[in-house]
Amino acid sequence: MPDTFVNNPTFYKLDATLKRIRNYWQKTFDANKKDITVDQWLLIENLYKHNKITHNELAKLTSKDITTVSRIIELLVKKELVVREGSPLDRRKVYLQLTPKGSEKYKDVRPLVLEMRKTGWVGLNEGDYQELTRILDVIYNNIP
Amino acid sequence: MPDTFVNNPTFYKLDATLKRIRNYWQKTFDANKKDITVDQWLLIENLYKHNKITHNELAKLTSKDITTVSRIIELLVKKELVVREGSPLDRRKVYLQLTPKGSEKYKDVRPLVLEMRKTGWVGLNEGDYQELTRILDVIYNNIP
DNA sequence: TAGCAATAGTTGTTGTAGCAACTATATATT
DNA sequence: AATATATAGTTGCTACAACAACTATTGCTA
Repeated sequence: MPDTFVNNPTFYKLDATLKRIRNYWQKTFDANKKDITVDQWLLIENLYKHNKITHNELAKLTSKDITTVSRIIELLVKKELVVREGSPLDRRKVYLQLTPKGSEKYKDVRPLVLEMRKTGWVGLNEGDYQELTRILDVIYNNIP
Repeated sequence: MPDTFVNNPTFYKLDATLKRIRNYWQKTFDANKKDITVDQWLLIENLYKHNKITHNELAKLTSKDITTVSRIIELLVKKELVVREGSPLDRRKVYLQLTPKGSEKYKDVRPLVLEMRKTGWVGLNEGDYQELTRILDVIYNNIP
């Protein structure tokens, strides 16, 4: 194990990069008056792609705590972008769905997100993407 | 620009990896009764390496908002790990320093951190480290 | 030098992260 | 069927993130 791994704090770099991206996204949302936060967007994106899922499933998809999902959904319900619907088969479960307004929001915001993703990758190629993915996956799976 | 960059959400992976690391660190701190959070550790680590710096400088070093630093320091002061000392030359400035207890905390926790860093890098080599660093740097600098 | 801009830091507020404790419902065991 | 256990979700609490507004200094400039 080379010294690099011990002395060079990758954590800082990951954290700094993520914060920078998050900040950029939020400022872009704000500048375009999308009235939404980054994490609210992440949930909407997943609800669009997986119609009618539960809090738990959404939590797994987004790597969020179920309590956090529950609270963000609360805000999205207040904004009338999401509806909760209890399952008649299992009365513990609550299915989540975008409202028409929620789907519109998704379509409205998505082009911005695509642009921002492109911005991040300027100067990098397909191989870089795969490298990053590979390394992050290894690290992720190394953690007990 | 290959399609990959638009359709594959790197953000999720970065976020998931970072959360996993943070969680692992926190649980390890707790299991070893270090009575400290991950971000409190990050500040202590930087204060150990850069003696007598201001809130602002510490914020830049850690990619944290100065308000966030101010509040975390408040907690560290309460724990008697850090002292604030006003600058006589520029009365707006406040210098931060680890107390002896703070330095002890650093030395006490550091071995755990080294172990955890190693754990993350199992199965990866020096080249992987440099690749990760390079790619994250490019992304970071791409963000306006 | 008076006035204004810049800098350092704090406080208020909203939102996200995660643990613990709780309710309610479903499933398994006997 | 009665009890125990597991699962889905909410609420309370502490901590971090970031913007806005504020105080208190310092530096700049007309």
